Amino acid sequence: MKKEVFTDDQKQLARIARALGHPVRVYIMELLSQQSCCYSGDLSDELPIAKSTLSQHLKELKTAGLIQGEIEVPKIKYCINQKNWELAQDLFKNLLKK
Amino acid sequence: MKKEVFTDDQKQLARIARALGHPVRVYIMELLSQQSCCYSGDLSDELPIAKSTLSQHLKELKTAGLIQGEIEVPKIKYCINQKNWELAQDLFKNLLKK
DNA sequence: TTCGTTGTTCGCAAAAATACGAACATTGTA
DNA sequence: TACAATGTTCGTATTTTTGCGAACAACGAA
Repeated sequence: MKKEVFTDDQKQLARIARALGHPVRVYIMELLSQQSCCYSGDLSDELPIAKSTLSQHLKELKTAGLIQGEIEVPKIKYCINQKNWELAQDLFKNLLKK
Repeated sequence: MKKEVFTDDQKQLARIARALGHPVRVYIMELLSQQSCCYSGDLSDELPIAKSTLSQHLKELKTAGLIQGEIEVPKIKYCINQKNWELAQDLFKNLLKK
C-alpha cells in the first residue's frame, strides 16, 4: 500500500468518465459534438426532466470542463470546451487502445 | 417532453462511463489494457483500499461487462472482456470524434 | 413599472455509491 | 482434521448523486 497511487491522468479520466456517466449528459455531449452549440431550452423540450434538474446536469458538465456557456440574452448558448474535449479524446484513446 | 428519449447506445455508454468514473477502476482497466490479466491480490498490494472495497470495484467492472474473472485456484484471474471492451471503444470513438 | 422569458439556486427527499471490518466460503496443504 | 490463503458477502455508516418544485435573478418588452 502506497500513499499516492493514482496519476493525475487517472484522476482526470475518472472525473470525465463520471461526468459522462448519465444518459442525460451523454445525450447533451452527443448533441454538442454534432451541432457545435445549443440552448438549454432546446434540451428542456426534448428531455423528460425538470429544468432545475437539467440545469444541474449542465453545471456538472461545466464543472468537469466539458462544456462552456456564453450569455446570449435572454438565453445561454452552450458549446463544447474544445480544449478539454480534445484532452478527453486523448485520455480515452490512450486507455482504450490495446 | 417525450417518453423514450435515450437510445440504447446512449444508455450503454453512460453505464460504461460510470463504471470508469472512479480512479480505482480506471487504474484497474489501465492495468488490464496493458498486461491482459491480473490477480486481485496484486491490486490489493498496490491500492490503498480494503480488500472488500476492492472486491466491490471489481464487481462493478464485471457488472458493467468490462472485465471477467476466471477461477485459478486459489486465486481469480481477471481479464478484460474483449468483446465489450471493443464495444466501449466504438461508443467512445463515436462520441469523441468531432 | 409591470410582465414574460430564461435559467439558476435553495431546500428537501430518496436513492445510489463508497468504504470498512467481521464473518463466511472454498480449496489446497500440513 | 485443522490451518492458511484467497476472495466474497453482510451489515453498517457516510457521502454523493439525482430529482423535484418553489423562489429568485436578470433582462428585454409592453
